[in-house]
Amino acid sequence: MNRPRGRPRQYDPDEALEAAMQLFWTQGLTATSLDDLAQATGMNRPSLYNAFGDKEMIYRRSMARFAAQLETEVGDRLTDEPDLDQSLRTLYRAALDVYCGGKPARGCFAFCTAPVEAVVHTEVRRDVKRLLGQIDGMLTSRFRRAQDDGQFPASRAPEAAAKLAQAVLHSLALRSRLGEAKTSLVTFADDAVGIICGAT
Amino acid sequence: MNRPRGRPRQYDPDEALEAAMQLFWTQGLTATSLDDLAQATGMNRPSLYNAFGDKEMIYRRSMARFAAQLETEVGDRLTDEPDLDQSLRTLYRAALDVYCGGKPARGCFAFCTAPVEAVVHTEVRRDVKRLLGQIDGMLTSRFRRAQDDGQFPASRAPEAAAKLAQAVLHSLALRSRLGEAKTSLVTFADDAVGIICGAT
DNA sequence: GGATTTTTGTATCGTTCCGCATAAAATTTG
DNA sequence: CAAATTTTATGCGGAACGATACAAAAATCC
Repeated sequence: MNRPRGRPRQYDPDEALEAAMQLFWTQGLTATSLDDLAQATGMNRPSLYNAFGDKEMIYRRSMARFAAQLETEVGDRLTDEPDLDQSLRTLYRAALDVYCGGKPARGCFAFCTAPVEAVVHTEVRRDVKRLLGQIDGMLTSRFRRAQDDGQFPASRAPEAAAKLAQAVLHSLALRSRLGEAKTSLVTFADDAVGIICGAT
Repeated sequence: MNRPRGRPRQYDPDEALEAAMQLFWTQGLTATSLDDLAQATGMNRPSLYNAFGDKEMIYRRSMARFAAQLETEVGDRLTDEPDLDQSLRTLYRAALDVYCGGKPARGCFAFCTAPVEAVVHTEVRRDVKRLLGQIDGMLTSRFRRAQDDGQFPASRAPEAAAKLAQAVLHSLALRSRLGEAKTSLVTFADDAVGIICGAT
């Protein structure tokens, strides 16, 4: 048969992890209890343990889910759009859609809530660090490609521009979590692109 | 007499708040217990309540202490140094001294640990937002002054440059808390200043 | 239908948490 | 020395916490 051996699950692991992620995203690791998670996912605590491990593992899986989405989002915007400026602008807009998507806006899971845990929990730190490295790499490649296309001065270091471009992402994450209006953040992002890519 | 009426305090409020701040800075609000605070400050819980209020108030006072130091640090660097580039560079170096000052480095109290609480605790959000606004203002004035001195092109918006300059601060805070080497962060900051202030 | 396997539901264990209540200690005032 | 005042010290009480133990339930396999 196709179905596995024992009693069938009553939950969808993907939906459950999504619900857990939403909760961690809003409250952070320590402020979210297993009861909260059980209620949000519709599972009971033993099922949570069986499915995802202990609380910290649920948190790490939640962040991995978030990071994967953010990473593909960033990557797609950078590769699909041929114009450098435009690719960065749509990238920031896409990020802001995520960051400002809730009521209230919760900013970035990885940049706003995970850093607190990063000092004590070494694995969380590694996870966030890996994400930053990935984004650095993707942005660097994008600036290199723009240099080849003559859209970005060859005199500038692509690595430096990439880090500055990610700094804007960090700032958008923070400011959106603090409740700044999305419209004001969009203009900030557009202005930043102008400066980074070499306006007069 | 000079001394107040009853039994004299056995703790120094300033030292106690400093110890509490160090703890919150490392662990965040929720992961820090009143027992932790009592042990770190040398006070017992009733004295903590009497002196600073409940846990959230201790946290807010701790962050106010941190924010005041950061704010004067930023302000001093911007006003003392006449050259725009140099003022930003020393500003970032001073921030990195704070962010990387512990073992392990803990980044920024306000930018790395407070944002988690900002969604649920409205007062914390207001506190962080006020700090960001202050820094925005100081940086904007600095760019305006640089325009008057002919060090910054009049064609560029000082507000946009200020937000981008603060974005670098946010990124330095995050990356230092994740354990990135201080030397690499210094070069990132220097490169960013070059781009923001208009290198070729 | 019985054995096996996996999930579910309930209940509980020991710990930790925050906040406060109460009494002892230390100082000034009269 | 006695009264008044403020801080310290101990401890408690109810709630919430993370994690697990255990039996009932629901499916497949033989």
